Amino acid sequence: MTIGPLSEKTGCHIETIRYYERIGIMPSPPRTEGGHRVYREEHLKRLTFIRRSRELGFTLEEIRNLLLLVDGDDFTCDEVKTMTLEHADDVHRKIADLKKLERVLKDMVSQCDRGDVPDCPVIDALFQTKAYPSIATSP
Amino acid sequence: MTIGPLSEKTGCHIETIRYYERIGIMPSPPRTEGGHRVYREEHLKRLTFIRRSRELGFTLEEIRNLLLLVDGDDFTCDEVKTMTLEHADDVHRKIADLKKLERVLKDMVSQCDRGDVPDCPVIDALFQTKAYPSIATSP
DNA sequence: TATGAGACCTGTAGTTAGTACAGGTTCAAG
DNA sequence: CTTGAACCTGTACTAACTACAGGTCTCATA
Repeated sequence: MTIGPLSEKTGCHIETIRYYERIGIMPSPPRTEGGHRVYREEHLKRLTFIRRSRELGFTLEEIRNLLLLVDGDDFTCDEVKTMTLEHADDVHRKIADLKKLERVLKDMVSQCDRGDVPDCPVIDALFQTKAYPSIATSP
Repeated sequence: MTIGPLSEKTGCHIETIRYYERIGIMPSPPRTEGGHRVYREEHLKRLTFIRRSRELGFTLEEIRNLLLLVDGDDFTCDEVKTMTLEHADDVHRKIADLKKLERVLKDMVSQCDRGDVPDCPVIDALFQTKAYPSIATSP
């Protein structure tokens, strides 16, 4: 299987696959005489794993660690569980932050029902230093 | 006021202020003989606006547009309202996505209560292509 | 066997919103 | 006048890719 089919099967862009190889989370596959990459089932499995983990919001660094565990195949379920729980906590915090944010935005908007008056409560609010409790914007 | 005090008052790193100047969302302030930047009240207001908008998750591009409206001072409340609502929608979608994510992560974890068995349901799940409905991970 | 389209290759630069230096200059207090 | 803090410019780095440019390989068809 060349890189094109692998890309199709995983939904991962060709450039991204090459990128993953460059940063070392995908192994360098064997090549044809002419230098084209040739992949096998194991590559498909690994890329699926990476892709799926990315979808679940794991960083490449976290995935690198997960793969170390998998590759070492002496990992314990506990280690993986811990990582996943930490990640779930992150997600939880992010949700909380975004909810606060949504609240503030909606509050601001709810103040402006004056049509096309040039005096805008949203803009006014943005010029205020501390109109609302400060919000930690997660990356 | 030099850049240090401005930084303290706004909570914006010095480097970030210079960065904002470089990309043109803060104006180049006058300088001392020796080249140090000298700011006035108007700069403080503008930077506060930028900072506050960032906290609310507006991108610099969106802030650039907000500032165009403010600078033109012929903006209508409606334009601002529209932008803010669009942004609020974004935030809303992001929350929905993250909630799905959290659910999947928790589900995965809930399957693994087997202590330190090397066979891990989380890892298994990650190797599955479509174990769960696909999730749009927002940036 | 020749050919040509399409798939592939490498390498570099750009994206966002900053942060982190190195190495040099200026300012202000004593 | 000295000295240490604050400031300056310029460059490189971060994450996780994406988007080329310019060249090469493959393989089905004529």
